[in-house]
Amino acid sequence: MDRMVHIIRAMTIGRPIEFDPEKALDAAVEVFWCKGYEATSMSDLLTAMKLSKSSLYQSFGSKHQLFTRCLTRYQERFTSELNHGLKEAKSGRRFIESVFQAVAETAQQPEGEKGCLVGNSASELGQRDTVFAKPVAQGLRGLGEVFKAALKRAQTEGDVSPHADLNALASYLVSSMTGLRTLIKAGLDKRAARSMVPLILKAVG
Amino acid sequence: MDRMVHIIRAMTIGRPIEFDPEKALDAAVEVFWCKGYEATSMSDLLTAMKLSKSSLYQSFGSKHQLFTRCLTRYQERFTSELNHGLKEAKSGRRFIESVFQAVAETAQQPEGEKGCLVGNSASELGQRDTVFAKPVAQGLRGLGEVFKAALKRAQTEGDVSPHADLNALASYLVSSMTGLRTLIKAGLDKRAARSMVPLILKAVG
DNA sequence: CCATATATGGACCAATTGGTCCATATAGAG
DNA sequence: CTCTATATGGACCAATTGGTCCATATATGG
Repeated sequence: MDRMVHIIRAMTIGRPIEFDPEKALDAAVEVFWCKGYEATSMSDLLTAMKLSKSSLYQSFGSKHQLFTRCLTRYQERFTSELNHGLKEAKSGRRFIESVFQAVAETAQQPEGEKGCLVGNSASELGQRDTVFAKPVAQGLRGLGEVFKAALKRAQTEGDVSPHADLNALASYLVSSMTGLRTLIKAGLDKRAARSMVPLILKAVG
Repeated sequence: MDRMVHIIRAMTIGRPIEFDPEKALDAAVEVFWCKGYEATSMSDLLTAMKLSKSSLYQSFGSKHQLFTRCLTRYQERFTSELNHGLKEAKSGRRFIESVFQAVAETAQQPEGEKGCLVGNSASELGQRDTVFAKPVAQGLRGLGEVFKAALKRAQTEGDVSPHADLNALASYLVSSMTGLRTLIKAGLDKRAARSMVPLILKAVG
């Protein structure tokens, strides 16, 4: 039998998968998001993803690989949602404001306790492991790009100076977002969180 | 023998300690700072602190307790250093600026990779464990108080509006610090880090 | 119905985890 | 020198870690 045919057949025949890989991945995202990389055990993942060890290792390779897939999945979801929000927004500036306001509202709520998976991972893993560093950096860059797009739009709408350094501003917003979500994760109260939003926005113009 | 006398004697006689507890604690701080709580094993600590398991458990109780002591020690060092810097500074505003500038300079340097132990812990442990939440919150509060003092001084010096909400501003600066250090930990380049400082300062006035 | 090829459950693994315990070392007080 | 009280080294521990492997289940193509 021809090798190519063999490979194609190999993907179609055999016992079919019994779980939804996307759902399973989402469950894994949730666990890593809540507990962080190190504190999450394979046993935690097995329970949350509701599949057997064999299936997990067969489908996702290792904890390491699963985590990086979770990171990119989280980031894709996150940024696509933001991009959608930007399209719908009345103005670039208003979009940025609303994003931070929405985050501030998560203070003292279950959702707020989780922080941001990308930010959490940046903090936990830093650049210690190059394999992790790449998707983390990519996640931060992705968020920065959304902000940059919003800033560009705000620039055309006259809310941001045409001389502003958009890259610096975008990084600043990513940093502000990371900081705010970290403080909220640590228990910052809602009043304080809300009061920070206008201060953060000052730099935008 | 009287119980009180017994207790007092118990502190003075017996085989004397062979290591410097402060040095050992500093070594532990360093490890937790670099690796985070979960990723640090007792074995890592034993090596870094250069003492036997018995001595470690005898003197510090458990990983848990050791960590909280490290957190408070780190925070005390950190804030006392900052307070000293504030005293020496030409102005409150200049002090704040210099703190952020100094942090920006750690970008792409070994020191920058570590981030901030308090911020790292806030991100890693959140409020999951109440025992950890307290010292973490205390660490963040301590940093906020330093900033608040600087802002108060800046207010008397005319650099900050007398109507400004100093608590909100202080929280904002803590958040900005946390965010900046996290991005630096994730590998932000020095140029970008530097360019963020004036943006952060805009909110101060 | 049989062959093929994958999915799954669960036994199994060495290594490591945080932590305990005991025998021994070693100082000061009397 | 002896007694007391602490320090230390290291054996030991159960539990958990991430990961492998194999026997079995189950679908499709022929």
